[in-house]
Amino acid sequence: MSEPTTRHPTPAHVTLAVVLQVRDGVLQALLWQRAREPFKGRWSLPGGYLAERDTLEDSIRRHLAEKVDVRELSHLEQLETLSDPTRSPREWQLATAYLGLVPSDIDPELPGDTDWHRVDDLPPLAFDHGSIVLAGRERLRAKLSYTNLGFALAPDEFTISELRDLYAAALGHDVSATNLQRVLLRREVLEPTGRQRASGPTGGRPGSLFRFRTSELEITDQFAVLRPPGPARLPVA
Amino acid sequence: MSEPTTRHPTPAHVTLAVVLQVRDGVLQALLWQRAREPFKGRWSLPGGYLAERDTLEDSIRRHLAEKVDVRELSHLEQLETLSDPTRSPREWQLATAYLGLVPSDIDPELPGDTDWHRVDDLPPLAFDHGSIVLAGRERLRAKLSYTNLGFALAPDEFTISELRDLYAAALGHDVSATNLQRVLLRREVLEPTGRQRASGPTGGRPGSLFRFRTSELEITDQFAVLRPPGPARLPVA
DNA sequence: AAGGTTTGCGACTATGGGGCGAAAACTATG
DNA sequence: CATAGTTTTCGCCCCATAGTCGCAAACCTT
Repeated sequence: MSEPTTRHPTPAHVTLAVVLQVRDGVLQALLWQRAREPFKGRWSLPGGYLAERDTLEDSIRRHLAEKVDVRELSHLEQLETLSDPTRSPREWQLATAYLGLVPSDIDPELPGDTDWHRVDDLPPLAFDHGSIVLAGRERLRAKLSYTNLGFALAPDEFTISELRDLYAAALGHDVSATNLQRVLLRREVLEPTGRQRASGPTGGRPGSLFRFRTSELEITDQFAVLRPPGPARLPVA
Repeated sequence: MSEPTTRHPTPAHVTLAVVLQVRDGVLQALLWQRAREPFKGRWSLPGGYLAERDTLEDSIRRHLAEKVDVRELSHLEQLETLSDPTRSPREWQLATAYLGLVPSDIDPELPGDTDWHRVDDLPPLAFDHGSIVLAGRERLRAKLSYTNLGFALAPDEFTISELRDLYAAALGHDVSATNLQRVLLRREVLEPTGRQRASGPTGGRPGSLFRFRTSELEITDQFAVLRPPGPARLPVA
């Protein structure tokens, strides 16, 4: 395992990102239209070749920077590494896929070959990118349930109704605002800001504003089902 | 993204596996003692370079076959790909780590340089292998809670007490046999075989034997916390 | 038959989540 | 200024899941 690289054939390595955002109340992915063969003209995930001295995360950040302002990414995590030898028709190429998230209040400037597409209604994608997008969506859905990952989809401040719409778009089904508030408050994921949103155009009671306590990913430990013996997590306080 | 490999420098790529088994009531990992520099003499994870036309999973299976009978692996899944440019002192090397599991009733033949080590009491490991082992253990612990992954730690048939000991060893804390049985039966993960184990050397009531319904990984959907509207999963029947 | 040991299981409790409807807080309109 | 319409908030009740406890059952040995 200590031999120099030259003794072993090495595959090309690219990084790809599934960048998701709730736009117009719908979960959308950032795609880019290929200018060259193979798959010329097809939509595909942003990314590119790994450069020397870059970690995979450096690499995907660098490539994404050509499409969007990377500082607007609220979350980035590795999804999986794909290695089917036939996944690229031209070369032996591995791909490490990342999941990136953008808060819903951001509208990044995009180059002409890049645009958002509804995840529920994707065009045919290049390579195996279609399945990668779905893997990213599944990861998002799962983590919304048992982590505080919602922070990565939401603006700094929001009402419960607004947050409900974000969750509903990402999860793909209706979400009860009552439940959402109770669950996230009990888990101490959300906290009230004390302020209120001015009421909307159709009137109605103005909603209180909340924020996520932290923008670091935290796992709700309640999900360790076969718990260690002892008292529960959050005493009645 | 369509250029031939030669236009881009490519890193060496190795696959590694954290192979875990409950042995002597304790979670242990399969390690191998390096014969050469770097890290000569240190314990490290089994694995090796990726060969052409191999997927990553092919690769790790092939390398593991040199250490154990791969047919005895009850589960194998990708963990993560490590890319710190300094993770290997000699070359630019990426590593894709896998988690492998072996049922507790198996005692594979091992080559002389290979042995089991308690995960709670590991020697210093080569490269970043120490953190990889811990990542593997964390993945196992999480999935034991919300999937049927226990099948990969257990023999074909077992009593609840035996299964409890396996869970306790993997989870690192006591587990209630009553709870374990109720939870896994309700989830329809376990089923009774109808048979019984002869009672042990110290006497006592003989335990009924159970088996896992399937050896395919299944996720308990109960863990989608913000559920879609509608009735619960398993009606009283 | 008696005592020791382990498993099986029912009863009770605690906790977290879902559903529903009434009350509250606003706007717009007359 | 009252009334109607809209949206948010919140309390209440129910249910599903799981953690705890203790006794009964089933087996052994002596």
